[in-house]
Amino acid sequence: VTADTATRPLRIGEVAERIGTTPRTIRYYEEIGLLPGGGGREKGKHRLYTETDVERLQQLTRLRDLLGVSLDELKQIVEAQEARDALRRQWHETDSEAERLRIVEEALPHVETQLRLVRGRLAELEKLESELEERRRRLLQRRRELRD
Amino acid sequence: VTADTATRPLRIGEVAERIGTTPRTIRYYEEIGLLPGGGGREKGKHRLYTETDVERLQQLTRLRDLLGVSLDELKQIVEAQEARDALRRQWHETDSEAERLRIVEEALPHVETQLRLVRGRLAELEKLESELEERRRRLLQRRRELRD
DNA sequence: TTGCTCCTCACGTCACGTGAGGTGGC
DNA sequence: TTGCTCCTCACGTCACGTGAGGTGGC
Repeated sequence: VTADTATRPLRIGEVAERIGTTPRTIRYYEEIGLLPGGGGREKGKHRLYTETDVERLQQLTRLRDLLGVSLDELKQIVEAQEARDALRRQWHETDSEAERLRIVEEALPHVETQLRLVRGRLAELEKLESELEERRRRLLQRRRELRD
Repeated sequence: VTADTATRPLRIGEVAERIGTTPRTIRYYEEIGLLPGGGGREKGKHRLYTETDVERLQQLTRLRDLLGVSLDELKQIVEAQEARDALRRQWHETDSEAERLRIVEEALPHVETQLRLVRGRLAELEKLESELEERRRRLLQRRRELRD
């Protein structure tokens, strides 16, 4: 029982604007199979999206931008994510604690891989930022010296 | 009096490997005018690079990767950088304090623009990272609950 | 009914990758 | 002299951008 059934379906332009992309990009992702797309859509008719669709696409574009992965890699990440979701469902369906531990341990590597990617990027950024800070600090110092 | 005259000139493959790129990329940057390139090189002969060349190219590729700018924007950044270098030289050549203050104030906006770009990226990354941390925290929490 | 947004081709573009065929320097 | 790296075209590729010409729904 999500809010999707209650909210108005969105058109591709609205979706694109909300997540900061273009209709062409969304169509392209559908083209290469990154988005499910034309489930029960007649050819030539408008694509319609739910709030859940928007959130999922939002996640995709953020990963693409922040990690700089290719759409092929992104597809693999999506598949890993779906694998984790499947594990989560399994977790809820079992009562065995041994089984649950196995499931959690199977899910952890996926998360850790993502974390490793992000941390690498962050470290590079912090290095650059500190260098720029140093430059600014020196400039402000010079400015102060001029005032005296 | 840099170390360049003392060190052995590098070939394009060595340069590419050291900064983690490819010869093709370096040639392409020369092609579009991002790198000076064929100063006094005869057509068909090998390109040669100094340590200073390597450092400058390193800075370019880092900016490209970390800020995700286009090569056209990168060219503009390079030009801004060169403008700042010129201002620095002017700063050293004058004795007037008023003049020096003007020069410093002219240089600051360039630095601040670069900082703004970097900060934006950093904020996005931190948001993503905290979300991933939260996910990991929840998984570890679950694991602890299983142990009890 | 009028506009606006959507649709499907299909070619263009940016930043290189990838051979093809040939030459340079330790 | 033998290899390895380099050279210059020149076409290929990835992730879309950009019209062209036409249709859908408030």
